[in-house]
Amino acid sequence: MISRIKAFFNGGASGKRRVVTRFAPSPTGFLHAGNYRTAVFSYIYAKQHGGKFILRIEDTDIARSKKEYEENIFESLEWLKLPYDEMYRQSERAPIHRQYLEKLIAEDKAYEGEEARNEGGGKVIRFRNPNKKVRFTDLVRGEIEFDTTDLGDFVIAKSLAEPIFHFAVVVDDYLMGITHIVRGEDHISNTPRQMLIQEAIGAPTPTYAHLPLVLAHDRSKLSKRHGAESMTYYRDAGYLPDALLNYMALLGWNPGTDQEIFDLPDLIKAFDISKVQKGGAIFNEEKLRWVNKEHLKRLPKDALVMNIRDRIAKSSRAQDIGWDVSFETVNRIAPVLVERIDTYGDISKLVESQDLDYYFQNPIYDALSLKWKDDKDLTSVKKHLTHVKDILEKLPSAQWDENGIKAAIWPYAEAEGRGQVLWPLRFALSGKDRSPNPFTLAAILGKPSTLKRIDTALDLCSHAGADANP
RNA sequence: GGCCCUAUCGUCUAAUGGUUAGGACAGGAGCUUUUCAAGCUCUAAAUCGGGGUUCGAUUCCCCGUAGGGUCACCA
Repeated sequence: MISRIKAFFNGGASGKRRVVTRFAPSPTGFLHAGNYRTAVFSYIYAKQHGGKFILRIEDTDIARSKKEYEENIFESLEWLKLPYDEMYRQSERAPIHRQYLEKLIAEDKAYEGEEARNEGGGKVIRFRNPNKKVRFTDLVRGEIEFDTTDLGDFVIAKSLAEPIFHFAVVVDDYLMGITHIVRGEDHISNTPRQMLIQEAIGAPTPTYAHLPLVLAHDRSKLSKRHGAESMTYYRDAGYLPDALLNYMALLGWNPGTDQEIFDLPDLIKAFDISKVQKGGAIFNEEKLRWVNKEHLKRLPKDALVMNIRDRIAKSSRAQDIGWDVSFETVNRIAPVLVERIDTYGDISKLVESQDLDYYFQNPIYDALSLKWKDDKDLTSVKKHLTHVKDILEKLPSAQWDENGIKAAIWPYAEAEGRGQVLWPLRFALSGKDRSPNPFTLAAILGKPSTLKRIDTALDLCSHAGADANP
């Protein structure tokens, strides 16, 4: 029976074995950057060797495993575009584990211990430790040796039906034909006892690659309880999956060149597990933001516009006021927006701080804000706006773009003082102390709106002038 | 505490016996057609300590020190 199962999973006994890696998270918490980085390296290693990548949900601890966490793992991997070739749920494999358990007991390599440590628990199954030295060559760390004597006869199952981690992992890795185990450094001290079990069930020892840990700011291990956000958090914060992939690949590895921006095919080509760092690395969101912006800049325009449009349209401000967030409008403002954001989440911030209002509605402001620096009154504002309006009215529609508008106004602004002319114009269009330049704004707004906003400013000036008697 | 792992700017890292110890993010200064943003230029910032080996150590060895991981009927 056991050999039949084995043959099925291995595809028979052939010489060269195809590389098979696995990602084996336990559904006891959401998927975070530490888990994800392991998955990425494991996936890339498999794919660059033409191999297979398996997802195995390690849910043998029924008390702590939660369906919602399992969902979170699937959801995250899907968003991150990390496809697995096969998926298993460890809890569903208990009958298989039982056979190996029985076999070990029959061979006296394991035994039912009489004493239970916790109250209420029955007998447990312990491994008969041969007490020897084990050695393995880790792909990132080199030779590692352990003396297993201090492990004692460790527990491998609570009962025949309930194997625990070490045992289930070894049996599953064996049956699934895992050739390379890429996992976190926190598993390094689990390796010797798993190697002992491998030997007992007649399984070959796979090649190990223990990755350095992803660290929180205090240099301790990143975990769901300490310093880590879920990967879905980054999705909701408006990060690009490709940026996460890129950034995480750079945490603990580098190509040895100055290249920092990669896509998946690049990584599969360039990645070299032997160049993986040995020390842990702190997860730095600032750098992630930068990587994200670089990816944002490389995005196809339509995809970018669509995503930005969604962000704006679903904001409460856009909905409350009833902005018309059309593809055409967003298409025009996307270039200026992308310069001002690192993530799509920043769009939401811009909306909330009302820095996008002027693209969708007429600005409201105080007339005196139109004044440039220490101008005494609005006389020069009126003069310049009137003149600029005149220039723009005469500008043919065909030339109504950023360069055309600038070319038309620039000589006048040069002659009269740039700030004197440009500040009132920009303010008339945006109603904000800070905004893109007036040429860009006018181009985005279009001729009718631009002229209308200048008229409004001029009106405001007249009224303010009347009120402003000393 | 036992066992194991690690150690270059604040952070991510390059340089494996010979470099002015390089790059990136973040920081500072400046430039660029009004503000903001972007961009560009410049700048500050590191080999944990002590012994060896060597003509010469970031690099090799040893000892410290520091940090981390792990020591479950969790994974």
